[in-house]
Amino acid sequence: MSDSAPSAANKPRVRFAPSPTGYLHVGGARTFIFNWLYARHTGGTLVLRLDDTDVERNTEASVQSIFEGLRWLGLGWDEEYKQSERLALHRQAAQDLFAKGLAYRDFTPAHAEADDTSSGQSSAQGAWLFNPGMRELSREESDRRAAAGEPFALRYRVPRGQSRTLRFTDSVYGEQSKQADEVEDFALLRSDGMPTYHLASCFDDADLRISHIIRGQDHLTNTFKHLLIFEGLGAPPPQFAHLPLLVAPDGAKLSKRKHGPVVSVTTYRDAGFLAGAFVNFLCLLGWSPKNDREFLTLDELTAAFTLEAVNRANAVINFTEDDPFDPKALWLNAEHLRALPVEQLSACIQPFFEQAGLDAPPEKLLAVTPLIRERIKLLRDAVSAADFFFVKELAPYDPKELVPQKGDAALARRVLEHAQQVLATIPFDTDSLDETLRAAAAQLGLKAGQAFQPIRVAVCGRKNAPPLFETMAVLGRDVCLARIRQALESLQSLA
RNA sequence: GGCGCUAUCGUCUAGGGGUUAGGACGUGAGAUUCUCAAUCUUAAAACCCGGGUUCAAUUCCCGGUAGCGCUACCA
Repeated sequence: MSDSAPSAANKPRVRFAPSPTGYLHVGGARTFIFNWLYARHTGGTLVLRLDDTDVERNTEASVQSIFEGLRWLGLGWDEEYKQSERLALHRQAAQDLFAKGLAYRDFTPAHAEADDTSSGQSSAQGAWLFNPGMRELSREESDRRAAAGEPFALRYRVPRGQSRTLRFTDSVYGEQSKQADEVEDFALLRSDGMPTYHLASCFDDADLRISHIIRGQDHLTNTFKHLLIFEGLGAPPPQFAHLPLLVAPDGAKLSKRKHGPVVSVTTYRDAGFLAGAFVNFLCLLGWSPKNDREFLTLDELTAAFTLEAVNRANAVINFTEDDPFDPKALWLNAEHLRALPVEQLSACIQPFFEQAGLDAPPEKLLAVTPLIRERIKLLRDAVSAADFFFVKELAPYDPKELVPQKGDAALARRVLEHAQQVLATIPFDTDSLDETLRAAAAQLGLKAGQAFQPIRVAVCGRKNAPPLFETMAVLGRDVCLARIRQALESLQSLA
């Protein structure tokens, strides 16, 4: 077997392992995307694993929300697992560690002395390392107390007093090391017998033959504990790659509680982000193709992505109370919107009209789409940009809008009356409208801009709208004339 | 407190011992235009501080500071 032959055995296996304690947020989404990109770039496998060992905080709603967010991204994954279904495996692993003497029972009651620094062994005067007496408990006494039904947590017996240094090379952060003496005796099993994240995660990573762990930098220092677990399990540790964190403008780590729905993936979806644009935006946070390109398709991202190009500093998502979306995300979305074929864009917009309660027939929406595609940043913007195409009655507007800057109501009236006349007979296509209305303006001795404003407002119900002739062509003669008639009526009130 | 990580325009970033420190978003100005957009041009805007190494440091090293993370029977 030559080593150039691609075999499944040496292809990377990566995993995304969210815990269902809340909705999928942007940080989690980026971790998922980077894992996906790495898997696709290398021809590897992406595992989705629900790390649901915290029974207290898990909710079914979170599970649904995570899948909802992931499905929207549209990237997919190759294998799927649930830690809660692997409980027996985790307990056995804990038992094995205990049997090997690598773990011990800690009978200290849970939450006993969280803030009492005088109890518990400390390094120098630093952090808590383990509860006194428990590490040294004899096997006999430990067994006796356990048999008597006394609750206990199972802790890893971190090697101490050996001046041992724990080391690993992170694909992003480089050489990492820490003294084993500084690592606390972390829990493997809770007193209710449930495995902790550390144990379940490491066991599953080993068992599922994960080759690369790509996750948030908040786990960087946990990795030393994980190294110990892999060692105890007799499994070679995978390659680690930690990602810089996504933070709020105030520098704080994004939190569902503090920042609310602005960090939820579904918020982006509901506002009308294209999944591809969202992915593109997230990739640019903490990673760069290093060639000044920012607009990238999924294929381009896949081709360009490497862990070496991930940077180390946290990235701020620039949202505010007024605007939940980073301006760059908005810009990128607008770019992706414009890159879409009209048919596709039109189809993407459709649901937003339905949601707004507007009847937008697909053929008509298809005709409208090119008129608004350069005027919207979010899909939902299409509704406010184009609603007047689909309403029967224009929303009431201030008749003063009909009057151009350098003009009066009389001028507006003249323009509209003249338009009414000429529009009655000409063919209603863009070119004819263009020709006719420009001629009309000239005839009235007006500049185009001056002459078109009353018509635009009459027809669209607002000053800012898509190009006039195209708009009128889509609306059709009857609607245009009816709206001009109404405008003339409302002009009365100004006299 | 202890341990760890990080530090380039407002934000995302490129770069790297000698550069006019580059790009993008956003912001200002102008052009174009039937309005608004889009587009084009253009302007303002950054190497955290202090030491060291060096002919030369924003870049390398050390220290400081700041921010973040971990320090749970959360993940």
